[in-house]
Amino acid sequence: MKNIDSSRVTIKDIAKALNVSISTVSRVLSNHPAISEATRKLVNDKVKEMGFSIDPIASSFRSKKTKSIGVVCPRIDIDFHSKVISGIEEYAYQQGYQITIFQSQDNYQKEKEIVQMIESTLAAGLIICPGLETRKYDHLKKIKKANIPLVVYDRSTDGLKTNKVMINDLEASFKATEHLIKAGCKSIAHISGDQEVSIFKARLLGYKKALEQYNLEIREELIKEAKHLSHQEGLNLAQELIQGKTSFDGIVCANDYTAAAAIQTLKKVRRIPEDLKIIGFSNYPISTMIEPQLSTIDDSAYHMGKVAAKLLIQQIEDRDLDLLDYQEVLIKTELIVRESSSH
Amino acid sequence: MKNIDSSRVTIKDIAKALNVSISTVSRVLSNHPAISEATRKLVNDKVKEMGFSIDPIASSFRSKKTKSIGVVCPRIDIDFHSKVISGIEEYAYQQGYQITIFQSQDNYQKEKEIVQMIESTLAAGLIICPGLETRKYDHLKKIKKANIPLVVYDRSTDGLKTNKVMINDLEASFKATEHLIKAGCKSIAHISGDQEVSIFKARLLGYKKALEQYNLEIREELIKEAKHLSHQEGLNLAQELIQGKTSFDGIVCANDYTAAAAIQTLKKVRRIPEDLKIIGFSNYPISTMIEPQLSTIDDSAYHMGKVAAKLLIQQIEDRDLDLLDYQEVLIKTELIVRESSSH
DNA sequence: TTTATTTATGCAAACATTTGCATAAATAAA
DNA sequence: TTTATTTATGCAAATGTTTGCATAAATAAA
Repeated sequence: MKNIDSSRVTIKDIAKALNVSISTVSRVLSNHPAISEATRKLVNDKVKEMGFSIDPIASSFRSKKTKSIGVVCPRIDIDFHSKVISGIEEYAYQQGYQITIFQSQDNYQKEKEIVQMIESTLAAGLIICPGLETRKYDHLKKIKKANIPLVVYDRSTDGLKTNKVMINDLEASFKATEHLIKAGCKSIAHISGDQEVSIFKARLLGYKKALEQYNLEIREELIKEAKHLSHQEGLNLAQELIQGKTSFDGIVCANDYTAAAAIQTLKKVRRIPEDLKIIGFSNYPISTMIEPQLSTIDDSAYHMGKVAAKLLIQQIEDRDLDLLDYQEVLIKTELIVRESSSH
Repeated sequence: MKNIDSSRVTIKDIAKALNVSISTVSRVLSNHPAISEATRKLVNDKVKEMGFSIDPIASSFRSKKTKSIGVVCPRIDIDFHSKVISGIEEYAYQQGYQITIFQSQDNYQKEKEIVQMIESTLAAGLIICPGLETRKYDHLKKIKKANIPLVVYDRSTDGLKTNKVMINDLEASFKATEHLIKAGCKSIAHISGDQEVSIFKARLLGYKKALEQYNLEIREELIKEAKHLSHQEGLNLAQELIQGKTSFDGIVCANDYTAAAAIQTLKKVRRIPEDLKIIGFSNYPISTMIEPQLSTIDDSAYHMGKVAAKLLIQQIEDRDLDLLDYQEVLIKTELIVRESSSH
């Protein structure tokens, strides 16, 4: 069966039916000011009557503008990213934009390939969380050079001057640590993330800064790195902490999986929160499903997505805004106190 | 600053530089057979040299074809959907398609709006998981009428004849229940999902079928409905079960959150798995993080996404395939036995 | 050789919309 | 009234690619 494609109603059909020019119709549709109320109504009514809708492709073709935002992240099925994307979609849709999603799989080559493709595609803009392998930003610089609005989220990109939306990881981690201190902890351990990654470095820094500020000693043997922050790593490292000779009465974890693991392991030998307080990071679903329920930092991923989209669309629509070179937004996180750290 | 738009290299530039016709260049680019090896090479080299890439918008405009697949789901940040989407993206990207994502928020009006928009957008195809509120499928029928390939995933759509990819929920639930029976359970409870939703109905049915087949009595008082399958509902219903007078030695749960809740609640009064065996559904991350670790059914969400994309692209590219009206694919699930049901 | 067939290339139209420029109509100023 | 200004509309070009049809060149058949 051939696609007979019940021939779409075009702007031309409207014009003919109304005996006005094509340009007039086009102008009504794009809210051009130099149109009388009378014809505006006339056209709009006809548009409805004939069930016309503008052909976005033809429009983009002529105007060289798209309503499509490219979004690149390492993986969609990571809790954090899916929330960010959800936020992006919500805001973008509301503003009349669509989002086209790509996964880099943390693969630098693929990321470059995707970005280049997006560039050649007339995307209205690009929102990206660079992959773990990404150390050079030439691909993103090219995007900027091509005058495509760009927003980077979550991962810091040293040396690349562009719009960024990030969690204030340092401050959040500081807050978490401070919370344990104020709850009475004197010797606090830290299960950190991959120290090659800026946000996990920042979390470690925030932890240290809090200890310093409250005159607690920083003990390297209480700092354990979990490259992937997996539950299993958490189990192992918690075990290491138990077997170490330095005692501790609190643990700040760089995510909730490791924190959950720490709770599981340690509640067999210590009372939580009476003798040991634990706090996680990210507010994953699991944090309310374990016992005791896990205190954590809400990473506002959804909100972050909204802000990223807002920042980008602002750029897209207000091109003259590039009087300012770029802006960096730090998203506030929220300390959520549950049982695992109460006193 | 005006967007000076460093004027893209076009097919025309290539043609001029090589003194061949535009059509020749176009044909090389689309692998038309009637092109000599010599010119093919000539053109391809020049294309590389000048850094040309085809303008997808112009191409779509002329050919009335897009490489963009619309994907509609209730929410992106639900574990299941983010996995499905991840699978879709992976397969689609590999095949040269992009995916454009929308969230219906389980809102019927919004879903219709989105679908209509996708229709007017020349999308190559549409993959959708209809929202909970969706009972009528006129919007999807319109898509079919417009000859846009369509695949529905996860939710059954009674009365709509179209390509579907679904988990064999009935069989999966049967398998889960059978597993408990074979592990020695004689009286099995069920925490079910919203009985307005086909997949949860199927899970209940599978449970009942297994009981019947093994000559166990179906006791309505052991069947509890958790509308949203939340952790909290799970806690409540587990409590109800305890307080009920009918004893039980197994629970089949319609998801892992309620199963986790059941474990939490019941392990205080019973030994799991010795006296009570529990199995969940979906294989969420949490299932390996609780104690005892939760047996469950892996829902193959990622795989489902891949299959959905494959089915769709097959349709897109092989239009004559619509000799067959539509196909329904049932995805096999996997029983994962962990501690909570071992014997 | 001449004719028929195949192979490779070019011409030009078509696609639906946007937009700069021109012009007609209406209003205001002189 | 005439002239200047503003407001509303129309004309036609331009956008980058694809594709049906025509044609030229090359090869095969007669």
